[in-house]
Amino acid sequence: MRILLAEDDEGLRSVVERGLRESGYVVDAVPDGDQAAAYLRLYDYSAVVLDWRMPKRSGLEVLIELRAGRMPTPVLMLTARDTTSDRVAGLDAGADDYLVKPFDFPELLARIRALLRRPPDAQQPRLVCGDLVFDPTTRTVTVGTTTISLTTTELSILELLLRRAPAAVGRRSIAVQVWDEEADAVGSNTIDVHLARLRAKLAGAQSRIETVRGIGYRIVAT
Amino acid sequence: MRILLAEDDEGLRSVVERGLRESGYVVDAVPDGDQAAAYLRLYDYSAVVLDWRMPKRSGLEVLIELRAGRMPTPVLMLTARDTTSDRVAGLDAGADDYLVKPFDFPELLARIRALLRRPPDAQQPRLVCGDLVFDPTTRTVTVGTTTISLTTTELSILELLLRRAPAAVGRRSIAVQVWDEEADAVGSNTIDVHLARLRAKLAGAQSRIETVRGIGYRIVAT
DNA sequence: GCCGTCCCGTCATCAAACTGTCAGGTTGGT
DNA sequence: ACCAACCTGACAGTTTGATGACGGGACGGC
Repeated sequence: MRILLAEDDEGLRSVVERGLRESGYVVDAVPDGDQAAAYLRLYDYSAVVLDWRMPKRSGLEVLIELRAGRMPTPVLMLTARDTTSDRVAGLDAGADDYLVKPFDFPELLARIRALLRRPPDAQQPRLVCGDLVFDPTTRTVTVGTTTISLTTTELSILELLLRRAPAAVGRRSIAVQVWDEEADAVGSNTIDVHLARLRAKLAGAQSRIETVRGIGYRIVAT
Repeated sequence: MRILLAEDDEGLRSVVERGLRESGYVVDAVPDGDQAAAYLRLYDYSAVVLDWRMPKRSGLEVLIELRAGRMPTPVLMLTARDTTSDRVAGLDAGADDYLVKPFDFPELLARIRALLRRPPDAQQPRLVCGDLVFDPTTRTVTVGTTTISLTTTELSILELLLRRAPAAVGRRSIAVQVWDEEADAVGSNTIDVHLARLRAKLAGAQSRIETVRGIGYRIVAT
């Protein structure tokens, strides 16, 4: 169990570092964001504790870079102020938990244990199928490096397919999810048309929307 | 992405409902626990936001009932007071997250997005015979690594054979399973033909459909 | 307010898949 | 050898899905 601790306040850092060591973890402690990023590129950590405010690079920047590299490593953010906008930004960037200073060390320890307990795939925030990536936080779809622009309806259908994958999704389910109340009034082939448009836009991707005759659709990697 | 919102305070409910809608979710908003339970039985939600205190049935009761039905739908509880005994009860009952009132709407949004990021951990049993595997959730049949595409009728028959295996299944049973009401009107050799087609598609598998002369069919591993 | 653009739902048409029936061959029991 | 049960390839009707085109409505820029 190797843990990276990034915290600029030297006093706090040494206290936490010693505490974690005594709890049996291997700890790398760094004082700023640049070093944190450097260590993250170098080693594979079981968990990361990131201070929000740090010299050179903020914890948030480090976190975003980490997630951009598709690393699912659990991240615990430390924040000085407890404003909701901070929390939101942190959670959206892919933080798994946050702790407001000042905190009791036992609580930090408990939260780290909680993060390490979580199943590994519970931390993957993106929906992936082949080289097709859907990021729920930004609601964008990328194939490889290129971003694809989808309409609201298309996005809604694609998201449903991805969440249910690899199961087939019934036309009825699609209607209910996308058109809500008016699900019954959906024209006979409206869904077909949207699926055709989606397929056209996803033409270059290494994933395909299969038709399950009489049932609905399913998305699969190719 | 369809979300159920159960909250008795009308002001809060409408605010949250509108906010969620603007974020692109399809929202069903209900004012009490009974209606929440009713909607949960009716629709398949991506996430549920449950107020703790509600008329007729508390959020906790709704949650317990939901989990009793083995539904893995992520649940976010709203609680008025932040007492640890409340938290424990809620989390024990299977809530995935909780939020203490009063809260800022952006934070609620962020937490819902976090919940939706989690992969559903539902795991249904699969039917196996030899190297032939039928997965009911995806409606797919695989032999070894290759996937076989079956029509609805074929799948229906195969499923019946697998469920009854290693017993033989009468023609009458097959007729009832596949054609239900019109079971009597099934032509004399319609079933034969479908079995022939099934056998053809299952040719490479290490399982075989045997004929029990005068009775029906049985599937066995070879 | 006017215009262009984008998006959506419907229609008509086309293509493909699925199903039931039949005819003729095969098998197995007696 | 005979008969009933069963197998299988072919075929045509029907259902289901795919796709290009069209018109209306929403939205934003001017």
